[in-house]
Amino acid sequence: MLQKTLIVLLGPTGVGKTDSSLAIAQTFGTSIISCDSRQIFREMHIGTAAPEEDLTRQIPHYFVKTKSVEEYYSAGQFELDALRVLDELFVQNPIQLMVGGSMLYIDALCRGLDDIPHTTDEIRSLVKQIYETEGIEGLQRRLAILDPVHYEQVDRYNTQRMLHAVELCLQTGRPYSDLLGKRQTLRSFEIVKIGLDLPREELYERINNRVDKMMSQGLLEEAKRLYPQRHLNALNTVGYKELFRYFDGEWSLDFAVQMIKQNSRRYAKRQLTWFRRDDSIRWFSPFEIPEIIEYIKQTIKK
RNA sequence: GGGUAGUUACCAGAGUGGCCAAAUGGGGCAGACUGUAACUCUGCUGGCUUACGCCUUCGGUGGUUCGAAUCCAUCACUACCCA
Repeated sequence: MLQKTLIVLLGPTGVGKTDSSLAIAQTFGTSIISCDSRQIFREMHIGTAAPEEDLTRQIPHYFVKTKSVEEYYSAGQFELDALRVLDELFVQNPIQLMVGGSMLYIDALCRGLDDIPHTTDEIRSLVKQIYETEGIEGLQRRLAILDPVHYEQVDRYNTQRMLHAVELCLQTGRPYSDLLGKRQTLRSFEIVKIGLDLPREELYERINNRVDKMMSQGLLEEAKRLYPQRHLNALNTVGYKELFRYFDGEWSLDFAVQMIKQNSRRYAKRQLTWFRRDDSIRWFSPFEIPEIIEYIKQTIKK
């Protein structure tokens, strides 16, 4: 009997994860658990390079286009949802496959996140108001009192992290840092991480080309449809936010497309930085599918 | 053929005798990141060095000067204008 094992296929955007996933899924007879914070939204197909229907018909995909951009979703939610799905899937097949590049989502599933409560809209808008009236200093002052421990560690000029920390202190009435570091990392399955990467230049070229392809597939129209919802977090996404500025008349279309390419490249870089510190990842070129499959076979524990 | 403006680091572009390895922006590189993370933030970016520091740069060459990216001469190239 094989040990339950989750294969995690990860890598920067545009490296070819989706293309590679088919062969691996077929070899091991698995479905695909997508680990992509944006492909999960059904209104965003072209811009997120979501798997095409001919692929999803062949292989069942989870967490692809299951939510609306209007819905709230998060890494924490993904951890719970994906663990539940995995539990079911492992009954049929001890080998399962997760594919995606959302770093925090991958870590959420593989390592677990601490149990942190939801912040209410009231708290959120309250803290936001502090920020708007008092600036980042206002948040810094609050956090220094509410959670001196966290205050020492956070990047105090990172607005998002400061907002979140203050929100949680107010929400729970406890220091945010009290909630952290409690995660239990035990998983009932083994994890085999496969990283796909290419020489930087090649990767960037693929990203550039893919953006052109998206445009020819109708990204502009897709973005136009979503323009009224631009304020939603789901739409704070490369490929859309740049086109919104074109619609606003701030940028030319050409420039917006250039910026999509650039921001995609930067995103890829950030992904690689994140992945690089994970020693458990075994790296391959996307052209080494047979080698990857061989490696997985050897690594899976009997 | 004549005139004018220009040639600065990967790119754009400031600097017009010492405080200049050279502002600023872009690009790039590196890093951080426990929940709206395709987000958000930070550092570096001539070479060598952990650092002090040392070395080589501002179109080429030759000068002036204690000292030049900055002044002079000359050559080359670029742009525009006149012929």
